[in-house]
Amino acid sequence: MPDSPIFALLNEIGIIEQLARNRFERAQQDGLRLPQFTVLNHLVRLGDGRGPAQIARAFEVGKATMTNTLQRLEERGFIRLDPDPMDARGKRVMLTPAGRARREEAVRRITEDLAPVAARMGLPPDELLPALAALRQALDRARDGPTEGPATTG
Amino acid sequence: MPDSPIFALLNEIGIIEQLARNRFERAQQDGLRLPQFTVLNHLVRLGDGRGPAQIARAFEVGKATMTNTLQRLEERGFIRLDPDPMDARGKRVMLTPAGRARREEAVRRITEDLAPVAARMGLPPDELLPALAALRQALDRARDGPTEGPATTG
DNA sequence: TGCATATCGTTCGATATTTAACTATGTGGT
DNA sequence: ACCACATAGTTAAATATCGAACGATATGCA
Repeated sequence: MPDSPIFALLNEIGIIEQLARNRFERAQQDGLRLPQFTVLNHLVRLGDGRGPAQIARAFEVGKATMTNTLQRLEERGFIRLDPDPMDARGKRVMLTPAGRARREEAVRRITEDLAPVAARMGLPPDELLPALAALRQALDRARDGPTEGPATTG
Repeated sequence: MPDSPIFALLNEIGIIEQLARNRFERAQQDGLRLPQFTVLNHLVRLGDGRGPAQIARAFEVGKATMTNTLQRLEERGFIRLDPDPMDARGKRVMLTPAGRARREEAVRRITEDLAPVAARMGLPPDELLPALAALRQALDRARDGPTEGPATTG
């Protein structure tokens, strides 16, 4: 296919990402999108109270992207955006009980949906994960730009 | 509670896809987007003359998405959309010399850009690729619902 | 021949993303 | 205190994606 192994690898990853994204969004019932879920997941796992900019950096997306996603989550009642008492230009992203519950529901649904996929796959993902983490870190370190607190989604 | 391995795996893949996409698009100079390139790459590797619907199926995207991408490529002069003489409702996607040249240029740029990444990565991608292909096929077969069925392929 | 159905490609509206420009506020150097 | 710069968040335009609906054409079946 492509002209180098790393190229082929990223090609495959791109296809898988697309299939997995479609699967996730079809497994939900109310139009909860993957970006919305990943933010919800982040808040549950690492705690709320952070600002949009900090969350944006954690996901390596722009502030504008996070503004958009947070607006969707707020419309759905899954988060609140409180003013930051320490910084008049900042906000604090607070998870609501509904948001926490929706995250649990989403995890339940996608895990159930992925069970047959995991069964069909010959290899245990445990062996793949470290290798992919190495690739991610290689991409991360080789990127030009501010190197501030890269984090996984959860 | 820890995430399921398949969940964690797809999580990692999502992050890598985003980093790789950003890298590709920053490595280009004229705003050539990843979807535009992948179609160009497809046409070079498998030949032109196919219809938009067939290409859309190959990439597992909707027809509307392909209409959009092909319009961008046509505006840039990288493809032509000829009427299909065999089917009055169809079109044939034809690669132009400029499109072929642009694909070669893109491959050159991204390969160059990825060289240090491949060097930083400890593992040879050759070992990862079959495992990822297996995952992709598992997702692919389970696409139309979690139907139980033996994977009769090799 | 005729009609139901399937496919082809397009348009439309919603969500997501990026870069750029903008406002408001905080920080630091002089 | 003041001013230059940095940071927080928003807005706007461009591209990508999806699902749904649409008109046009093909195909299957009676």
